[in-house]
Amino acid sequence: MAAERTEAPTRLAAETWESLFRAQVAVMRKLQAGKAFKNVAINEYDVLFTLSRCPSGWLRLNELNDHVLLSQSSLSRLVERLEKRGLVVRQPAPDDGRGVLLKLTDEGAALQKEIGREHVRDISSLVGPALTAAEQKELQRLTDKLRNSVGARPGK
Amino acid sequence: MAAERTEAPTRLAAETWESLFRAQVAVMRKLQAGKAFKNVAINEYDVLFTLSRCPSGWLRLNELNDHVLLSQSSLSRLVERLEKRGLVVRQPAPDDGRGVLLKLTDEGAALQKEIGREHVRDISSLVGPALTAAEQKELQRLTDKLRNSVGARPGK
DNA sequence: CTGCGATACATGCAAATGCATGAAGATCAG
DNA sequence: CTGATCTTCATGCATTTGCATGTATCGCAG
Repeated sequence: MAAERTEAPTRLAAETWESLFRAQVAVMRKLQAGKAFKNVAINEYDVLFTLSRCPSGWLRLNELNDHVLLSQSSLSRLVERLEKRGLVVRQPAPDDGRGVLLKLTDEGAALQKEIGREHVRDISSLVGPALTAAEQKELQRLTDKLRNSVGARPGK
Repeated sequence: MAAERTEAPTRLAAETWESLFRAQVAVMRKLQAGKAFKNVAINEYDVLFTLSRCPSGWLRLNELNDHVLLSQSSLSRLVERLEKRGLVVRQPAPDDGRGVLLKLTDEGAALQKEIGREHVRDISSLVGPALTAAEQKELQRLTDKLRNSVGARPGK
């Protein structure tokens, strides 16, 4: 019947998301327990990591916000804390008086590298044994595709 | 050189996790904005949902905790709030004096269904257009495999 | 049975988060 | 140029979260 043709895809999408979400929870739970995040919260590391990947070194606060699962106000205060700890520096954006640019300090970059190494080891020990190299590549392709599609969408 | 043979798999695992995590963030960001979560936080819904899937209806608090990305104390208080709102009921576990069993009330079950419908629609509109049915199935298979492997692991 | 360590859940308290709002700059129609 | 509106970031305040700890129960060695 007609209902089936519209129900089934919906159900499949929901189950797919459920699986993706649970896998993320399971992995994240293990990662958070690792000693890599003893002194730096996961969201804080995420900011340091994102800054470390930024070619120019400087990144707008609002661009950072797209990347991280945090409200704008929470990110504002998170960055404030990182600045107090001497891990990042703020600078008014030259071309936009409202904007704020962020950059890692040397200390922040060093800390990111150190935690990053530990973090990558933990990830590898979780993901490596779970999936073959080919499966990992395929998983990467699919999640990239999903993210691009969702990100590109106008959003509500 | 030898280094490459050990570096490459580590790098692949890290990139795979990165992609998975970012996709989760991107989708979650959209879902949270949906009106489905105007009155019930995502973690609260997750608890209601998990209870709704439980065959016996009753679930131990500690089992619930494995499923959700929350500390034990936070879950304890979250459940306390749900109970105050009349969405769940607590009961001492019959076979273990320390344990607490949880069950949805009729009102809780009804609310879960209502939010769930909305939620599933949102998911479908995000995931559906992003991946073909075959890709969704494959993504589901890979994330299930990852979760099973990670969950089965003794943990640190 | 007794005592010791482990497990399950609750609670005090400090820290982090989100919502609503505010302030300041940008953008644009007229 | 001017005023209305939007964007960007910061801040007050209530809620939520996590860590450390407390209490009660369980399981087990002796």
